[in-house]
Amino acid sequence: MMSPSAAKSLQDTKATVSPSQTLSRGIQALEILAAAERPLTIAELAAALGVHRSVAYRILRTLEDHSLLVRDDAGRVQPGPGLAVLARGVSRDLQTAALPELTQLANALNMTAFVAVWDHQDCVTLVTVEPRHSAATLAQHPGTRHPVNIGAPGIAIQSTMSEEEWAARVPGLPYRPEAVEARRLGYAASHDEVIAGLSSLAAPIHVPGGRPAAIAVVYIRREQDQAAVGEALAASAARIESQLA
Amino acid sequence: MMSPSAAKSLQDTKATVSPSQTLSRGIQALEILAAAERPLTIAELAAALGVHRSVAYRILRTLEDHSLLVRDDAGRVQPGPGLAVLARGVSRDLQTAALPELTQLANALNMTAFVAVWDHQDCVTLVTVEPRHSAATLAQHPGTRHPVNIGAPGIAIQSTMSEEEWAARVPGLPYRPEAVEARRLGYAASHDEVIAGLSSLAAPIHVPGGRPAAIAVVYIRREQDQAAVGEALAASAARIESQLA
DNA sequence: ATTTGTTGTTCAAATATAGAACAAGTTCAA
DNA sequence: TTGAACTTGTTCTATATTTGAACAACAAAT
Repeated sequence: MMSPSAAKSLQDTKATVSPSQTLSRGIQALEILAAAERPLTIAELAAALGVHRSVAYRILRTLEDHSLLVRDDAGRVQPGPGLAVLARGVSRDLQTAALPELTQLANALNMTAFVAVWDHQDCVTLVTVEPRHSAATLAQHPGTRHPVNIGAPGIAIQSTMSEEEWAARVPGLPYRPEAVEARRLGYAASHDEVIAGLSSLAAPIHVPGGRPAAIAVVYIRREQDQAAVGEALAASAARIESQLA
Repeated sequence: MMSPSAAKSLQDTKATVSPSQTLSRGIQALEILAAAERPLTIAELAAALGVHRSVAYRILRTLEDHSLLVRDDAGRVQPGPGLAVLARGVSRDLQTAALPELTQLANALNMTAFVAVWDHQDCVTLVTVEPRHSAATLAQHPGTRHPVNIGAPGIAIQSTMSEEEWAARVPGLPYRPEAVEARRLGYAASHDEVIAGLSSLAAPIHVPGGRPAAIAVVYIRREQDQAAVGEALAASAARIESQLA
């Protein structure tokens, strides 16, 4: 099969070990498709996966059976609606508790409001609400992921952990002094970090039994009363937490 | 392990044949988790899957590696943020083209606006926009799925197909006469079908090379000018289609 | 017409997986 | 405390699943 040493070096190379190969490849296929900007042919996907075409073909068929993947008229594959169904279950309690708060914040402040959750080294946007008259270019789409140590939501999440806890749970990313300030204030602020020209404010949400999250707003940089908005976010976060308990 | 006849009868029992067993089981695990109202223990999930615990354990580890699943402090499993990332790629072009139209419709009409796509025998809601002052109870959440022959979006999708095509592609569900009317008008209407007390209007979106979709609004039943709203939906659908081409 | 690119199917060899058996940690109740 | 009944997590070998080559068929370029 493969010598132990060769297997080990391969393990070192790959980001994650793959306990079950077929499942891991299937998920990889979905990740590749989600990242791709256009539908892919089976051959392209097989190449991206690094597997034989017949293997990719079998995997795709299985994914297609579950609607996680659909094929267009030309036979090319792209992510399917089954993924939306699965995603519906992600932190459902948090989503439902946060939605009213998000709509209220978005319309009261005329800013895009969203909830992001901590995921390993990243921060993933879960649900967003656009203000009434939005250019829609600010849109922080659900499913967006970026490093957890940048942006106000990331700092807010960081502020829920001590420096030691952070070092242990998020190895590799430095502890930011802004997190200390955020813990004191109850909210975090950032400018031009994730997207140039945009500022964000966020308050942490402590999820009982789960990973911390954050409720945030994003807006075009301008001088204004950060404290008032930050406190509104913290109040929303508190209301959400009370619903989760 | 299993006699051929027993294997065959099992296959007959299961809804879909499973070309690759491990992958299929992994997806089934995600489906079970998404449908579950609460976090599940590994033993519960193994029972639901009908597999040995050690098998479930290995599958879960793989899913966890990809953030498709997270575990709470008690070790119970629930859907993870990676699913949101994957779902981001579902009909991305349609989502981005539809979002501005949805926000405009929602606020102009003060109704919840959403886009749904056709998936086999079902209709899956992809993206929704709530009006400004919404009770949020009307919320047609993304990821909701219901049979494709009920509700205005379903009828609108049905109206894009001839009766023969419908019979061939959606076996088992009857062809509704309302679809003919919808094709003539350019939009479909329904009352008390999916949810009692709620009405919906929808216009079909023809996706080039892909499966048809629909843009729709949902509102509490009342007398009003259906035609005006329906034509607004049809106009939105036309603008979305022009962007997709 | 030929080349190059697809998709889809079959098959034997070889691998990854299944499930039992085990160790060890909980949370109960007695 | 002790025990019972739950858990989770690990290791192991027979075996069933998967692998990847080879093939057939088709479409679109050259």
